[in-house]
Amino acid sequence: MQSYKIAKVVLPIALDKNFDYSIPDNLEVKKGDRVLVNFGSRNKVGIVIDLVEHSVIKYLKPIIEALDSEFALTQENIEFAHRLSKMYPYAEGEFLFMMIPPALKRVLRHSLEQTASKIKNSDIKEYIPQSNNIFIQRDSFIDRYNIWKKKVEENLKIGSVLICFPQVSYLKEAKKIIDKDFSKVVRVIYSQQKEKELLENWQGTRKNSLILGTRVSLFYYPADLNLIVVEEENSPYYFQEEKPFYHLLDVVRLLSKLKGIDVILSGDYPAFSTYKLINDKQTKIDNLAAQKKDSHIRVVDISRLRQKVITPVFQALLRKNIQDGKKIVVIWNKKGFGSYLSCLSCGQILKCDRCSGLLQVSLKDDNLGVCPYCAKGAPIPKICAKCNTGYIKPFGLGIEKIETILKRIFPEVNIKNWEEANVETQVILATSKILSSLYDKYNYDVGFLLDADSFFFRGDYEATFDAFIYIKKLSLFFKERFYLFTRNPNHYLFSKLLEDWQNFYRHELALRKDLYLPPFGSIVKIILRDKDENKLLKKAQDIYNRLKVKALDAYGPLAEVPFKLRGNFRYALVIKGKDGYLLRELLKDEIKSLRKSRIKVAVIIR
DNA sequence: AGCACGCCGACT
DNA sequence: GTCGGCGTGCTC
Repeated sequence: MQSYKIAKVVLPIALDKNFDYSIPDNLEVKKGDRVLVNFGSRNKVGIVIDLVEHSVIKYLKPIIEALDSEFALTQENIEFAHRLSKMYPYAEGEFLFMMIPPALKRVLRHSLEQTASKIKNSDIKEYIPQSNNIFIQRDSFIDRYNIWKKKVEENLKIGSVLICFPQVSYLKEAKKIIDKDFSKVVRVIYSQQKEKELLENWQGTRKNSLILGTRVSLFYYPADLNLIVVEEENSPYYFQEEKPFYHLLDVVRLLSKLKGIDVILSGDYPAFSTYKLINDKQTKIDNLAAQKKDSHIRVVDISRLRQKVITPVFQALLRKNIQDGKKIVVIWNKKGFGSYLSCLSCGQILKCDRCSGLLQVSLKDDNLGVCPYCAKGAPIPKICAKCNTGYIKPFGLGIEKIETILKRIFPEVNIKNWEEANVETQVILATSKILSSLYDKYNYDVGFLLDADSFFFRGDYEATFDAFIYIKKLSLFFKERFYLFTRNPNHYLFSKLLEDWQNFYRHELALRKDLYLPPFGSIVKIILRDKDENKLLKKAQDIYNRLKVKALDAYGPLAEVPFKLRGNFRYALVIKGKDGYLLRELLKDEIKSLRKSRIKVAVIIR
């Protein structure tokens, strides 16, 4: 009956290669099946990606066991993984193993109920190779959700729907709302779930399901997936820097083309790559309700003032709004980054023992120092351990210090930081963390952004775009006024913030086209990290030289910020290219050779 | 990715 | 003398 005697098997290892195994007569093996094989000195679970009659390898090991075929992947999964491996420098096998729950990377026999809906290749519809992409632009989640809810309902009648969220906390908040509207069980998929829980949810979403998930959920898509919704599609959380690195939007576009299914992108302002597609008429836009300008934004020039942050103009505006009984939020984005703990006598500054971060006083506990990069806490010693005489005191302008200063200027006013604020609080002090609170929007009258220039110090080409999105998101919190304090009032960001939002995007688009910056050209940043600083620098220089030999437009090695993170030193290399595809091809070789060395790598592709 | 093999430096 | 770091090569 079975004419194929040899199976091509991929294994969960970083190898761009598959291995041939013979199929014993008593085993039935299909494409996409999990099989147990011996590889090197140990047994591993592999996935069959093809069945053939002959092999160039002389002595083949036999497949030991065919594992539960209800967990089989489809031909389409195999094709998807294949295309992903063309797009990113990772092997087909690595992507295939991202499509099954981690529990299934090990042998897992008969321990599960047989309830998983069995999917056969024949279940996959013949799709018309066409998909509609639309960007739905509204200010709040609720407004957007009310628009695409109907589409979700319609598509659930014919198959599954996946809704992607940037973070688990956001997903959970949204689930409360979605649960009420749908009689169907809503399943969630994200990587921080317990192995067993993820496996159950994966099993429960093989057919006819409504799935809410983070970026990983896309790889676990069911065969009958009919619609993908990406909520808050401009979120930086959709990019994964650690291997295998990918951008969710790229993977969504690939899958929607492969399956011929529709995509709804949902957000307040589009990601830049999405705007390019809108501009090229490849993605539609629904922005009927979003044509308003943010006429409540006020740009305040503080370039000529001697005071750095607590300027007289800020004090005057704050006083007036307090007197008018307004609900106010003051945003100082340098959570901790502006302050440090130092010895009064010898001047020693407390640093994180694993990062180049300076310890900050914890918002929750005055006796605790916290690293701004790795969040590791350590008790603050009362007496300096170095000189044994001086006292350790906080210096600089953290959000805590601003709170102290404002309380001194306005002793009669209820001023609290974001974490401790309640209904009676009139002036709330916050960092950019407030952006992750979903429901508190629109409850404040007036906002003050004390440093609207913090993005400019980054100096990369995306800094202005990120600043634009950041300020626009913040501006949604305030009904009446949003004051931005800047020392660069003539920067085009500030004039464009007051105009129709598309003016800013068009301006950026023209700028990037001239300079061959993404999405017109491509930029790749490779961040290398290792515990041995000298070895790392040497390695980074080696790679730089190799890139130069390949005639690539490379820069570096540059010290990455923070230079030291969780015990590792970090150097970055930046490569520019007009042809993104070619750049990725060349990068593939480099990433592969980097794997051999023990140096860890993160890659950012734009 | 693991793991074995093999080469060179520095230590009880 | 040996232990061990790490560069290289292989796994059907």
